[in-house]
Amino acid sequence: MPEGHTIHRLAQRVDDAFAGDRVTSSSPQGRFEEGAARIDGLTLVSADAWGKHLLVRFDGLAEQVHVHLGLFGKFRVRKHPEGEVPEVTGQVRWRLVGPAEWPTRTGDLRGPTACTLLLPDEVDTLLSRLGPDPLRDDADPGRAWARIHRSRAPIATLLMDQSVVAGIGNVYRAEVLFRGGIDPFLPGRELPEPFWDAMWADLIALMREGVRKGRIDTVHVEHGPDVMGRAPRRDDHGGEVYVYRRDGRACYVCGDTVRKQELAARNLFWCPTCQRAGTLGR
DNA sequence: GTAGCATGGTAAG
DNA sequence: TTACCCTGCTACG
Repeated sequence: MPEGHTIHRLAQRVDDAFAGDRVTSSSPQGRFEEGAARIDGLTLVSADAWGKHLLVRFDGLAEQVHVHLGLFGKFRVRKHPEGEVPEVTGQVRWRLVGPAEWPTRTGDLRGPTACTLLLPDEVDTLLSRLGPDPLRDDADPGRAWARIHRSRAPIATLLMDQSVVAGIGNVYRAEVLFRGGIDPFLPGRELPEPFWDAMWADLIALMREGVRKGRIDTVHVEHGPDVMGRAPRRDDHGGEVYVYRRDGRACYVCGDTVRKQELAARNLFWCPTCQRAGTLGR
């Protein structure tokens, strides 16, 4: 389930499990053999998340490991009884094993889009392509606003563009637009700035909750004070999202049918009644 | 069993 | 815009 919250949670887990420890590093599947071998025996310094990208540093190595999970990737960090390391099952691109003392930790990376070593300038290039990440304290939402403010592209397209905002995926996009009552097709340049400010604040709240819980639940996250002036009612339907993949079913708030449409090769979900351009600023 | 789809992104055309 | 890469789940037969 890799949107930004997954990667931030993962960075924390990798940090907790391995930071400061000498690790064994291998590529059982073979496609990261050379890189894994260079890391083998080094001390893991830290793991950091930038949007959907994970960067891992090792002591004495200029390069950082760059991991991107893509749509299917998984990075499982586990604890085992002292000295016990489970056999590799299936395709594991990169395996990390911590010291033998209890509990022995392992990390298994499967199916990533990217797992490579990046030189410092390559890391700079990667990070320079990313917009502000709502989960990072150093993020500047003004950078995203500058892009949105002068774009004719639909706000729904802009939110998925990692160079505008880093870390948002299809679920958070649909949900934050719903919670803001914003028509997904509204051109970025027509979005009033206070709405962007409120949307950014809501993204921080939603994604922090995602990191805490390890899953996306947008229904049970409190709206900020007067978020865009039209916070939807909380519902007691037990659902965890308002519109994502709920097409054809009744909107929890107004009862209208949730819709789905392909936009830039991704499915977009929204409620045509709760999210109308004409209701902006209501 | 297996087709189809998915919370992502890139490269080619 | 399309093809493609990666895995795992569901729906359907």
